[in-house]
Amino acid sequence: MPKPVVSESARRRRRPTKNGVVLSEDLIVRTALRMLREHGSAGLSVRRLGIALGADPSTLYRYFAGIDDLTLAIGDMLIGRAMDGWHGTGDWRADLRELGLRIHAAYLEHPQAAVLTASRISGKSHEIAADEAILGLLRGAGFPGRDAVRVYHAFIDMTLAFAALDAASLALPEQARRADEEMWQATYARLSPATHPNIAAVAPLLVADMNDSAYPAALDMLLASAAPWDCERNGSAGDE
Amino acid sequence: MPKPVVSESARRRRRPTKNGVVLSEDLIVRTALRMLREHGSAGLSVRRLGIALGADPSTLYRYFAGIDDLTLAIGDMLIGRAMDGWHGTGDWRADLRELGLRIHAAYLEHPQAAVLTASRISGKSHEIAADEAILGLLRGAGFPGRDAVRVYHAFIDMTLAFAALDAASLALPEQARRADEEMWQATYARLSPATHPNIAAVAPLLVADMNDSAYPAALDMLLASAAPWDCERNGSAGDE
DNA sequence: CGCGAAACGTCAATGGCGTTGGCATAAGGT
DNA sequence: ACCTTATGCCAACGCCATTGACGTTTCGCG
Repeated sequence: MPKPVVSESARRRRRPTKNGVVLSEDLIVRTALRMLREHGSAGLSVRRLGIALGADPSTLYRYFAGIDDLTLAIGDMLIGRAMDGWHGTGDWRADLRELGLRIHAAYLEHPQAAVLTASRISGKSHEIAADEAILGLLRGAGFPGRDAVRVYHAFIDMTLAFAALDAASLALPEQARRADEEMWQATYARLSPATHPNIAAVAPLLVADMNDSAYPAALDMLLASAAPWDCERNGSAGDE
Repeated sequence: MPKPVVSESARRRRRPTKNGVVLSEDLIVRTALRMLREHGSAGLSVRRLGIALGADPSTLYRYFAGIDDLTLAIGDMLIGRAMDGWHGTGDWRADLRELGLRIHAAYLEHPQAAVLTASRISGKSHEIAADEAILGLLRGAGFPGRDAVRVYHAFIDMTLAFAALDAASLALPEQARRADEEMWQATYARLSPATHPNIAAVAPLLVADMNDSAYPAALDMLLASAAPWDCERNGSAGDE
């Protein structure tokens, strides 16, 4: 292994690149985020990132073991931003709702990055902090451990799953995104009532609704059915 | 445009390749699915697909405008398989549950393909058939149009979102997948009760639960809070 | 203050990728 | 049997991630 990756904290010597830029993990991740926003989710490459930083592409392998490592670091930064400045109010349901919307929003702010990271588990500090906060809310509300874990699992996976799904359509190239948005108008709204009576019956509503995220509605439905008492209501059907 | 793509139905001349293989859209898509399963989601490339088919890579551009086109065709096949042979029973809640689990399962049967396609809207026939069926169940249950659309939207997006999320972890290279699964044991289960009291309190439950899909539980919670009467219960919080 | 080790940026190269334009040929309608 | 043209093949272009060797700068230590 000719290029061992040195952890950020152990890094001591900072040698500027040819162009005078002093590198750091944080600078690299922030630059990657900017490139993703500007050039789309396929626009991030080691070569381009190197150029944007004024450094040789191979230099980045001194900081990250590969592009996958870099991806995880980007994801951790997104979760960190979601949790930044959050405080509970004491109303667990409202707090969970707020937390979910924050995470969802933080990912959608960088859709191209979210696409790459939302379905990864990083195990880094910000992710852990979020999990601790969610479990704290549920256990504080009186959910027994088993049910707290069940609701936590459904909550966090649903939030990340919607973040990934919604980010994916936002991250499409402009042309493809428009095509997708107009699909409801162009295809679904034109189906005959004879062959597709149900779609035809609600076509205008579909056109109006389908281009917004369903996450808030789904989140509310999930929270509405969660209660620290009588959890057995859903308990019998908790696995495949 | 030197290579116009001819639609499958208009295709008339079938000239075998050097190796004697007769190509077709269907054969290409099925071969692509097999390659995805065998070589992982990064293992599908035009070149390899060409080799697997015994044809020159560039030949595929006679059938699909690009790799994106091929991706959409793969997705359509997956939805088709999910709906294949489905019949309603008359119990709308049970039927929706069954339908959701079927779609989820169909995608997870080809995780590497699901990763590429689950967040795309194809607007092709199988997708439309699924949407018609879901809306039919809800309207048949007595949901007024507005609420039918709201529940439909939450249901289908949640199902596809979970399919994409769960497929993503199944599609990771074996080594990375193991690392993710052991993350709960290796990282979360070792956190100190002093700094992370809530995670520590339920750590064994987390280790046991987090490697299964939360989709069935989340689906049940969503269905539990949906009812054709008194939909205003959740209605006030239906958008951001 | 200066020396030596090694951290870190750079260079060059490898093998893969999607995609394209030109070309040869065999298939099908006539 | 012929002619058109659909269709497969070839060669090439410009990307990509990653690696190994190399040179230079930096820092801890004496």
